[in-house]
Amino acid sequence: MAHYFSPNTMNSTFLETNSPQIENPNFTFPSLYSHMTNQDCTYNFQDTFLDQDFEFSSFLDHLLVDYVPTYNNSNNTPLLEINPIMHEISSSSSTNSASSTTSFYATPPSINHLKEKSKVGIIKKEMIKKNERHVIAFRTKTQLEILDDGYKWRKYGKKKVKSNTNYLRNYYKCSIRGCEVKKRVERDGHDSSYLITTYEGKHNHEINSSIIYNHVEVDSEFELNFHRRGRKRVE
DNA sequence: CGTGTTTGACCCGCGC
DNA sequence: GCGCGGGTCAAACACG
Repeated sequence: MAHYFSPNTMNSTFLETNSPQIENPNFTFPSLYSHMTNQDCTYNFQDTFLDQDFEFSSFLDHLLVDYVPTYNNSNNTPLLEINPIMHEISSSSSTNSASSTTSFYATPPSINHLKEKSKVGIIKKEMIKKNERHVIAFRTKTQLEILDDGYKWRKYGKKKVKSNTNYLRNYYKCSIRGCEVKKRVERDGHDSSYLITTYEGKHNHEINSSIIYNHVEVDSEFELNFHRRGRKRVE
């Protein structure tokens, strides 16, 4: 798996992908799929799709593990180093009669390991915070405004932010009751051909599309959230 | 009527 | 302590 340096993303932690959705409308965009039973905080990037046409190998070529800006203490010059939070990438693929599932596992180092590194200025404290909160971002080359990542989301806000005056930032929550995962979606202000999707949190349930495709009964634990509704108009 | 989105108000953490 | 910027709330709105 090749690693690339991507100057446009120097300020953030991104997994960078080219969306194959335009060619393959059945493709489910890989998303942060981090099950609560994964005590080791392994991230599992999973795509699930019924269509078998998609070639996993070609996708791997487009999945870039980005670099993060790290700084030399003495002269503040950036050092180039592979994102230490995502430093172990492996993949696996399984196929059954109903669907094909490909998973990416990115195992972050322990918090203590990160803190040790932060003492010598290799990792910024902000990154440790994000790692503890399970924050990760995708930067995706696509003209689509909504990427199907297999989960059901409820939009709860949008905002013009100062850091990106060209496009609005959209806020979503996972629609499953009791699941607190959020995501933010905005178009890259520096290069509008890219969409930036930031996930925060770990889902405490299976991916929605898996539930549907595998015909697993959705019991009360995974019951669809019925969130607050708008009230009736007050005259 | 049920469900999802819009949008201005509100909240809150952080830097000064 | 205060103001700014970004995140969230929730009534109103939209639409099938």
